[in-house]
Amino acid sequence: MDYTLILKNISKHIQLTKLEEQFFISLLKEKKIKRKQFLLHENEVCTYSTFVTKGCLRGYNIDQNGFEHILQFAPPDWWIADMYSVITQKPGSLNIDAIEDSALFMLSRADQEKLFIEVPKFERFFRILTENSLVANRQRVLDTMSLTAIQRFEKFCKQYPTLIECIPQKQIASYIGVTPEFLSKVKAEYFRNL
Amino acid sequence: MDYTLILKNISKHIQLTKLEEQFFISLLKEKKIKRKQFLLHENEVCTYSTFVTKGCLRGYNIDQNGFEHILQFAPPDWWIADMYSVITQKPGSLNIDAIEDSALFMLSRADQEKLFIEVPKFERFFRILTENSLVANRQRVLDTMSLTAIQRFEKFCKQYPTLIECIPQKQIASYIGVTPEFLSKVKAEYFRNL
DNA sequence: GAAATTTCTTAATCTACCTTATTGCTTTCT
DNA sequence: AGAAAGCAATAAGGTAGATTAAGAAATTTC
Repeated sequence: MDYTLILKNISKHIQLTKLEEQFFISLLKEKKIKRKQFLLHENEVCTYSTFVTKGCLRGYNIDQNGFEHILQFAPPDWWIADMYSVITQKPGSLNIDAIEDSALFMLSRADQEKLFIEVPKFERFFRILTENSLVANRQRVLDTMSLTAIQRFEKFCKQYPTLIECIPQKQIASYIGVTPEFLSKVKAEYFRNL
Repeated sequence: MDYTLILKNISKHIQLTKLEEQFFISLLKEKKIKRKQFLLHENEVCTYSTFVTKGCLRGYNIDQNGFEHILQFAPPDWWIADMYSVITQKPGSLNIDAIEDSALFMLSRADQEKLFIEVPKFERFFRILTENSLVANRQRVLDTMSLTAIQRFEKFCKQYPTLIECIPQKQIASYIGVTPEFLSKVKAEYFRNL
């Protein structure tokens, strides 16, 4: 098992002793899932925080008209969970599935609480992770209010250059909040005017 | 000075000893500001987290066309800050001003770090605060993607019944992401069809 | 308490984006 | 390899919401 990526991810914000590393690793469950397989269905309670080491996941909601809205992509080195459900331990509305065959580490809520008690530094780690996530989400709220579809598309391409190569364009459309038809149209206009 | 509200706010998530309470209180700076006064201008570094005890603040961005987009209202019992700027200690783009004459407690980033070291429980407190804020923000992203203007308006009224009485309708429009003219129109249609 | 400013409403015109449908292309399944 | 499914592009017609403008109501200011 290769723990280098996840340990590097953690060392971005806190420094662990060898012993603490060992303890942390002992709490992780490894999992591999195939493309299109689900990690979490809506109406389930989300009991795990998941770290991606290979492949790519997506988290999305389905609205009352049956349309998907992607809230998050999780390529390698990213964490994903239904935060609402994790916090409240109530059934959530997020679906998480795999865009590609993926390799994951999973940390249960119970083990995470254990971790907070044994190694309080992790309290800090997840606080910082959540803060960064909040900042990104606020910016996304702002972008949907102040940018046009094509501007959001450009921004997405700059922000996630590795993603545009592995995910279908209709899912980018779903993330930036437009129909695939419209994205295709404005993209064509955009490149015509270059 | 009345610390009951802020102490009650904190006791929602962590339990403090009398001594810890005293230490926390010693770090707070009290501030009163008048309606329309600014607490933070864009391009400034935000060095304080602010807790509102009276009145109401608002946090908003101004886009390239000069339009305001309100990201957050902060009535009594709420915290507000430019999280991006606080984390990075770089100039942010958020403006914070007072909708009404307001009373505040301010906690500097430096004192907050001190607090984390002296009373690690606060690490947990602010993690939980940030988690809740993240959940709310994700829901907002989803709402702007899947609900119509009138549905977002209805939801806002249900969610913040105390706010609708003290803030002008055009600011609600700015928060839910439509022009005041359009909100006025759909509201009229809505009540006509009841 | 009158003047000035801000806010709300209504209405006409305009546009960004949606819906539905068709076609060709690529990927996946058996 | 062939069938089936998924994906991208294009186009015509439709709708939610923006823009502009102007008058009425409410609030603030002096």
